[in-house]
Amino acid sequence: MARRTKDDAEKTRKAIIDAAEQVFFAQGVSRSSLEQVARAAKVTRGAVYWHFKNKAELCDAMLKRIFLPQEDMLEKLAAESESPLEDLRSASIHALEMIARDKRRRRVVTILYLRCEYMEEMLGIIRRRNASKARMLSLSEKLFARAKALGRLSPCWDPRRASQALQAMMIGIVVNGLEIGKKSVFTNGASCIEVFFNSLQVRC
Amino acid sequence: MARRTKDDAEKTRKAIIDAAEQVFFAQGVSRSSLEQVARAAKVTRGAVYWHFKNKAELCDAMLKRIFLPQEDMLEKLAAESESPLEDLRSASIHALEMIARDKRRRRVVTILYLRCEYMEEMLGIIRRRNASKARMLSLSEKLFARAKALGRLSPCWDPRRASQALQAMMIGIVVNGLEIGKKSVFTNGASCIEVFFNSLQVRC
DNA sequence: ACTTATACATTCACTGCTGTATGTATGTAA
DNA sequence: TTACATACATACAGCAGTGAATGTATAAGT
Repeated sequence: MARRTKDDAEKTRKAIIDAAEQVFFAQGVSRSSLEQVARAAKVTRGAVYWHFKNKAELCDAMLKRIFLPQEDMLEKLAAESESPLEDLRSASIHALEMIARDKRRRRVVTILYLRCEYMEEMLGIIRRRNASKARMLSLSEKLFARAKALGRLSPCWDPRRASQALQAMMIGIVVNGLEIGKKSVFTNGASCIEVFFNSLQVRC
Repeated sequence: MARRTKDDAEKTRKAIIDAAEQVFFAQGVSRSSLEQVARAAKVTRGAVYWHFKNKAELCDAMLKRIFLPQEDMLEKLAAESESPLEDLRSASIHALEMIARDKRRRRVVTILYLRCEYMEEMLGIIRRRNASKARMLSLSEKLFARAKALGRLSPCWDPRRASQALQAMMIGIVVNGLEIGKKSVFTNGASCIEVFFNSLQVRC
């Protein structure tokens, strides 16, 4: 075959990334060769190297297609909410539902967490993750502080601890869900988050 | 050099595993060659292949030397406790302290979580992790049920949700701490666990 | 209609790593 | 003291994977 239209090229690019998702998920990133990815995408390594400089760049492209859980939450949240706890709760639940529902997202985040080794090549992704984690942490702290000001937060919890606890629970639910590999873990996790937020609202 | 005494051989073996920890941590497992490990241990690949069949077996040996966080907790817990919440709390805190304190454990668990790709070769380790996670989950559920029976558990929480929430928080704290790479995250996490257990004790 | 850039496929040279085979000096048991 | 096993070091073969170079057919621009 030879040159295709721009649309075709874009389809090829997509096919390569799709194939990379499958192969990386099945075998791990470093154990997968670009030859395997190419075969899965029904092209040759030539096409892969045309679209991507190397495996790291392909990885990058794959990760850029999805939202990380924290980014999901940030999308849904505004700092000046009038119902901060409710907003945080629904954003958390929503983020879990997103992963539970979207197979691609689950695959890619699984690759990110369990099927690749974070090294310098992955620096961009690490930064992105850390940045969204940090932003989410400070935003949720603000929202918990607002809840406290509104008298809605149990005196047990100060905003900082609450935001850290929420982040830990979310990360734990996601990682655990990916390790177990069953959607039910996310559902259970969502219930935990519900109860957690209930317990945040009452005095102790 | 030539043959050493058994003690010397054991020291060599230790040195190789120590070196593997350093190299794997610094570069990731699959990017590290056994040549690099050997150099770091000041031996040749010959020695490495004498003591270990291949990289996977070396990895296995490295992981067998440490306790996983869940195993730490299981060590400290008995199902027939008279103060189940207090026991769970202190076991959780203890597990976090163990990782915060022990550099080796932190390194190895970091390798396990962030510097290696779980594939078939790692099946033994995966099984071990899943087993201890499952045992820990069911044990903590029993303990929460006991707390409930003793009237110590807030009506917000049922034993199952509480045990899932605790497990999620613990995993999240550990993973987050390893990702951030600062001991303070574990300390903060311990505070979160404290507050979490406080909030478990009161009615809502 | 002609040219040029594009979107690949094919080929090749090079490298790094693995696993194994072989060498060797020493501990140890008889 | 011999004889063998042990604990390595050294040497070698082979492959798998990368990246670049080259080939090529077609789309797009003029």
